Amino acid sequence: MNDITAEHVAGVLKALAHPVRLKIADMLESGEKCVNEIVEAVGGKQSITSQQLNMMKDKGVLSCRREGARVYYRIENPNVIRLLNCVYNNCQKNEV
Amino acid sequence: MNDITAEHVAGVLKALAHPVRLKIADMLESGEKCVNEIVEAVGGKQSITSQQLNMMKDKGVLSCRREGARVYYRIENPNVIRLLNCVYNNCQKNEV
DNA sequence: TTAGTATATTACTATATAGTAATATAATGT
DNA sequence: ACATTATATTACTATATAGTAATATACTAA
Repeated sequence: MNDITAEHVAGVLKALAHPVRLKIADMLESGEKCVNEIVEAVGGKQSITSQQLNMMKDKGVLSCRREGARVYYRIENPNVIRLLNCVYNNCQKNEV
Repeated sequence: MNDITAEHVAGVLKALAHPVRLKIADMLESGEKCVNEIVEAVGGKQSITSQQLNMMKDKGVLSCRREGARVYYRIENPNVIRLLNCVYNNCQKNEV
């Protein structure tokens, strides 16, 4: 694995390597959600969730669109969905 | 995804979410290697590599065995290999 | 037992990340 | 224009992680 790839992939994994961010990615797998829904679902504070969403967007994991007062986030990188599926298929018993 | 699972999976992803650790996991996919080989392959310093190996062992990603003067590390968690394969199959063009 | 090789640990500094609280911005409805 | 809801940003503190340099431990061979 070359350095560029390693840096890049590590960055993406890092964007998912946090319990709340993982939950965010998890819930967005079924489709886009607005910030408010995400905040409630992960049970965190609004500002923290907003920061984490922003971080995930920076890493290319998520993207968003505004619709009126609401901002909807979705998974931008389809490979993230594949990674998550891999997690689901193999890690349900805390095996990963 | 429940909290316990999220914490656990995030911990494992975190163990891989670093360029050098990712390279280590990558090279160990083909089988166990001794520390010296790993240090040379990743081109880092011995002490840093040792610390990273230890961290990955703590997270359950790697395990090791001593054979004489050498210590051989290997991937302990087979799901990590699946995750890496997922990365290979999908992220070769920096798409993840 | 001494020297050399292989690996681990420690103490330290620098940097990054997480979390908190407050405030700012954007849009909507009255 | 104003109040309300939705989201983002900022400044700050606390904690975690990365990296460095030095030293310690474990083993081997002479």
